[in-house]
Amino acid sequence: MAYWLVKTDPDSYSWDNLVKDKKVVWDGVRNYQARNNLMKMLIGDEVLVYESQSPKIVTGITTVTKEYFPDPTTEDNAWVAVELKFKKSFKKHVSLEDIKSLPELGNIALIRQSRLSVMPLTADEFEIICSMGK
DNA sequence: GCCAACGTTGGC
DNA sequence: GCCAACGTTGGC
Repeated sequence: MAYWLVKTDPDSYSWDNLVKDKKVVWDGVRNYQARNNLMKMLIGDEVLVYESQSPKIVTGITTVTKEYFPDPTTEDNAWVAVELKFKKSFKKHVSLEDIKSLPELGNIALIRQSRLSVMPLTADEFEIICSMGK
């Protein structure tokens, strides 16, 4: 079981949308590094969702329900999508500030590589963020 | 709204 | 194949 974090721009697709939809095809990724991460996701992996803009927060947890397939939003088969299912909303959203304040999380790509939209987390990093979010 | 960081494109 | 120019992302 692996752990991931994906970023979304709430103007285009927000956590609230996902809570209503229950499932979403995570498409539109146009960055090779991010795509390579999508391709490594396996069914059952847990994926945190982060909203950029303001406020910048991790909102909850999803699980992978479909492994990668061609991105339906483009004919270019270089790009792939996965399907994610709602699992849980955090009682307390975890802000970027909270994450930055913890030395244990100083290495995650969210901080080191702010433009990457799909990134791996270690089990420890995942657990720390979940324990802050409850 | 600005700008730094980064990825991509295209001329050489 | 290098690198300058450009576009985009995302934090502030």
